[in-house]
Amino acid sequence: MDMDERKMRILQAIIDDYILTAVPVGSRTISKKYETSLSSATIRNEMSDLEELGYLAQPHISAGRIPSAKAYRLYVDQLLKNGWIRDDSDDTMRTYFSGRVHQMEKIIDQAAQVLSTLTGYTAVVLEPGGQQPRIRNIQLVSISPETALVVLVTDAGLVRDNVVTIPRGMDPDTLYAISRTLTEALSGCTPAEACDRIPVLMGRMRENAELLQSLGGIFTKNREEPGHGHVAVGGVSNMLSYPEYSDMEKARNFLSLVETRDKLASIIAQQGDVAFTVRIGPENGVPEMSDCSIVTATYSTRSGRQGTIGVIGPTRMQYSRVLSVLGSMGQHLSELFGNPDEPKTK
Amino acid sequence: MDMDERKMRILQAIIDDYILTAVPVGSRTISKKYETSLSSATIRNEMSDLEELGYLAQPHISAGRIPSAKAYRLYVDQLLKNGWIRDDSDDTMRTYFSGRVHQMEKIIDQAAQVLSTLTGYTAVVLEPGGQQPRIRNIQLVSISPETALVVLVTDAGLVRDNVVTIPRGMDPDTLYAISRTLTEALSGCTPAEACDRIPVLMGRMRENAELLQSLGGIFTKNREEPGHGHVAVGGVSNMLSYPEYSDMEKARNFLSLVETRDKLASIIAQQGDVAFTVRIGPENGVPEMSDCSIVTATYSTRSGRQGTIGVIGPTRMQYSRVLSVLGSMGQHLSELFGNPDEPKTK
DNA sequence: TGTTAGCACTCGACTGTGTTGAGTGCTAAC
DNA sequence: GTTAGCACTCAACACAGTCGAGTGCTAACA
Repeated sequence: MDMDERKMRILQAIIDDYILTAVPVGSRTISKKYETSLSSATIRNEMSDLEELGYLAQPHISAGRIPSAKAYRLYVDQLLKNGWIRDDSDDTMRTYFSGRVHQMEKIIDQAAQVLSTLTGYTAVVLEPGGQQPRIRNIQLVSISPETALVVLVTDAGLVRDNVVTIPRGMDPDTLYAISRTLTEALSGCTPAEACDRIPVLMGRMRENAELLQSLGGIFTKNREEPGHGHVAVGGVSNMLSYPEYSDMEKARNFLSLVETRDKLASIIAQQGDVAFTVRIGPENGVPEMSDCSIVTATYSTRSGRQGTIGVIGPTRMQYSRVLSVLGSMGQHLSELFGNPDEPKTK
Repeated sequence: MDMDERKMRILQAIIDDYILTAVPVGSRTISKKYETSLSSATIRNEMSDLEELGYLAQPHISAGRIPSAKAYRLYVDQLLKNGWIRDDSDDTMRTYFSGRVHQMEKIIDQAAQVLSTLTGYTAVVLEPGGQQPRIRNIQLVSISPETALVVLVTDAGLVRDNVVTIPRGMDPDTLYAISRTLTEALSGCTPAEACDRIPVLMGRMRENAELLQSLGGIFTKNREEPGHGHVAVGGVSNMLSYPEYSDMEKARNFLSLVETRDKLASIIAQQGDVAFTVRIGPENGVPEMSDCSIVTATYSTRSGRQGTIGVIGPTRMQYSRVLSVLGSMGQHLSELFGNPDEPKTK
C-alpha cells in the first residue's frame, strides 16, 4: 500500500480541519467539507489505510482520527519544499515596533511581543550568541571613590557591566589611560583570549596588578557562563486558551519550564544554519513539551553573530502562518541589527 | 453585638483553617480541632454572629463559612501590630543567592526567584525608582567609526545605554574629553535637569552641537519614560497549583496581567514609605485580581532610592510567613545595595 | 476493481435521578 | 449561656439511560 495523490489530499484535509478545530475529524466531515465528490465510506477506507501507514491515530474507537506527528512532519516538509506563503505581515511588521528603539534588549522584548500577538502562540527571542563575542572597547567608569564600573562593549553592541575596586583616589584621567591601554591590548579578543593575555599585561602594568586580577575574574566569568544573554518571552498566556492545555498539570509544567529561562534558551537555541527548524511533538526531546511543536528561525547581526527566534505552540499549530511570520520577523531583525539607522533625536 | 475575645479566637481559627485547606470550614471542624471545650452548636451561634458582623461569608447555605476580606484585614492588622514572627529565613536568605552577583538586574531576578520559592506564590521585584536618578558619570564609548555608545551611570549604579552618531573619524581622546566635560557639567543632575542645561552647553561646545542634540533626546526619553526599570517576576507557575485558579479563564487573566510588565509594575509600586503594604482582595483595585492579595515591602539603596518587592497570592495566603520573608528579603537587598562588598575576583 | 449504501456496533458526552454527607438554623431542655 | 436534637438544604458523587458521531464490515453496483 502506498501514498497516492488522493490519500495525500485527504490527509491534508484532515490536518487542516484538525488544526482549525482541535476535534478528531470523522469521515463524514471530510466528505462534506473537502472531498464532496467522494462518499464518507470511501473516505473511511482511505482513512483506514492512512492509519495503517502511521499518519493517523484514533483517540478511541468511535471517534474521528487525529493526525500523528509523522503526518505533521510530512505536511511541514511539503510546506518548506514548496516555499511558504509570504503574507503581508512583512510589510506591516515595522508598524508593530513602536518608534525606534536602539537598545538590543528592548528590541528583543518587543519582537517576542509582536511574534506572540501575530501568531497567537508563545514566542521566544534569543539574543545573538553562538561564537564568542569579540571585545571592541573597554571603559572603566568611576562610580564611587573606591569602585569603578567595567563597561565591556562587544561587537554585538552588547554591554556587560561589572564592578571592580580601584585604588582609592585614582583620578578619572588615570582610569581613562588604563581603559585605553586595555582597549588597545584586548580589542578583537574573545573574553577567553583576553583572560589568557592578562598575565602578559600584568608585566607591563605592574602598578595595577590588582585591578587586572579583577578584570581577569570578569573575563573568566563571561567565559564560563554559557550565557544565552537576554531571553525574551511573550504570549505565555496564549497557551492557556488552547484546549490541549485545559489540563492544569500540563499547563503548570509548561509554565515552569518557560520560567526557567536558561533551560528554555537551550531548548530554543538552534544549531546549524538552516533557515528554519521545525520540531514536532516528541521530536523536540523535551518530555514536558511532548505535545508542543517548536518552530525556530534565525536572524543575524552585522558582525555575523546569530540569534534565534522561536514559536512554541500545540502540535496542531498553524505551521504555514508561523513559518511566514517567523520569516518576516527574522528578516526584519536582521535589517534592524544589520544597518542601524541613526538614532532619532527628535 | 460586639466582638468579644472568644469570637476573635474563633475567627482566628476559621482563618487559619481556611488558609490551610481552602475548604469552607464548618462549626464541627472548629469545635473538634480548635475549641474543644465548646460544642459545635455554640460555635454555630458565634459563627452566625460573625457572619452578621461581616467577617464571614457562606458560599451556599449548606456549606461552611469562609473568611471575608474584612476578616483578613483584621487578621493582618493584628499581625502587623504584634510584630510578625521573624523566622530563620533571614539567616538562610544569603545562601539562596548564588555567589556574588553585582549586576543589579541579576540580583533582582534572583530575588524574585528566591521570594517565590520561599513563599510558594508569585513574586515581583522592582528596580529602585521613585525620585529621579542622579547622573554620576557620562561616558561616550565608540563602537564603530560613526557611532558611540552613551553609558549613563546614575547613583543607583544603573546603566542606560543608547547609541548616538558621532562625526566620522572622531578619535577616542576627543570622545573622552567630551565625556569629561559632560560629566563635569551634568553630574548630580536628574535627566530632566540635564535636558534643560543642554542649550547652555550648546554655547560652550559649538563644534559638537549635533552630538549634544542627540544627548538631549536621550535625556528627554529617560524623563518621559515613567520607567519602572527592570521588573523581575518569579513563580508564576505556582499560582496554577492553588484551587482558586482551577478556573482557566481566571488563570489566563492573571497570566496576561503578569505578562504586561508595565501594568504589573504600577500595581506593585508602593506609594508612601510604610514598611509593609497589604492589599487584600478587592482592596487592590485591580478587577483581574479581585481574589488575590498583594503584599509589598521596600528596600533602599545607598543613595536612598527605594525599590519595591511584592508577593501576589490568593486571598487566603499565609500572611505571616509572607510578611516575614518579605521583611528579611527587604533587609537583605538593602544591605546588598547599601554597602556593596568588593567583587569576588576568585 | 473501485465506490457506495446499509447496518450493527462502540463509546464518549450528556442528562436525569437518587443517595450521601457535611453543614446550617431553630427550638427546647439543661 | 450552653448544648442536644431535629428538620432542612445543597453540593458532590454514582449510576443508568439516551443520543449521536463515528467506525468496520459486507454486499451490491458501475
